[in-house]
Amino acid sequence: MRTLEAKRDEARDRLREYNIRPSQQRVAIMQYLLNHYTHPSVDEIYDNLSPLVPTLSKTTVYNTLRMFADVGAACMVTIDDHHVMYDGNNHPHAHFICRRCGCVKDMHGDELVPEAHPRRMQDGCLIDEVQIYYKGICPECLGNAE
Amino acid sequence: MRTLEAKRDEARDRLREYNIRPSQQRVAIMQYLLNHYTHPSVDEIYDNLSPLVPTLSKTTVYNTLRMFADVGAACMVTIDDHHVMYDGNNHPHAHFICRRCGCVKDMHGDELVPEAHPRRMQDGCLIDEVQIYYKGICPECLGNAE
DNA sequence: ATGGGTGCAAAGGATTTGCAACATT
DNA sequence: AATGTTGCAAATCCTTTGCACCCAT
Repeated sequence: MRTLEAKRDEARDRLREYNIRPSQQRVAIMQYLLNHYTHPSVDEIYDNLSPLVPTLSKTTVYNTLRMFADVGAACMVTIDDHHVMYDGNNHPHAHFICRRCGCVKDMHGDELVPEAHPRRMQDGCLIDEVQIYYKGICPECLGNAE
Repeated sequence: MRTLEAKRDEARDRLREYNIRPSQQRVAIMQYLLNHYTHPSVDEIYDNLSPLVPTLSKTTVYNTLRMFADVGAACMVTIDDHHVMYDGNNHPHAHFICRRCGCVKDMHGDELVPEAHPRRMQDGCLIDEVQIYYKGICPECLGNAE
């Protein structure tokens, strides 16, 4: 997508909000996350950004995304055990993965998210992030059923 | 733990329930899961079972656990992006991981589990498994806070 | 004998680390 | 200069695969 610029200010704001210095690479990566709420993997981000940020290395993408997730600027999604994905959508929401085709989708419907307000105590734990994963068969694969 | 025998019948029953042939290795692995609701990793299971089932290979542990998860006889837990864990507890419940020490705990409280009854439709998807992950700081690490 | 199950070794991938070069203040 | 960032290459580590052997039916 060429509309990388669309969210530049938003990306800078997000970084600022989490006290992350807005280097060229970090802004580009955050922009990508904000432009693509599609749970991209490191490879996908690297492949798409590499032409636009020629010096970008995959190491930086790895390290930057991990750092984003550590500080809460993005979410690490581990619903697919084969590769980690990242989500720039900070608001609690559920993810679905299809056992057949492996696609990952956002799920809607408020009852999906308990009272999923991060930042609360539960069983003595201080919770700051909630992830809800559903597994099953997606509509497309259901259609192609035997 | 030497009480591996404790759950042998339960393990056999669980395998039978999912139409899995009860080979020696499979029963041992399922027994381990039922005796240890501690989200063990492949390594942990292999290390503990290896002395008791001398011929056991790590490959078999990997393949068997994946198969268990595929058919629903056990749950694959991917809350820790570094290694997959398995849970013999089939009932929907939430997991918590501490960002500081990495420990993983079960969370209790029914409001945590939405109406987490697998086997239902949602957004056109057929859902057969629910995983809820919380991230934050565990009580122990809160105690040792700076 | 036949089909499934196992285990070894090798392959494959994903992610992290060490370290020197670079940028920014 | 000093500090924080980046990128390359190498190292790790986890997991899967290929294939021959074994077991039970």
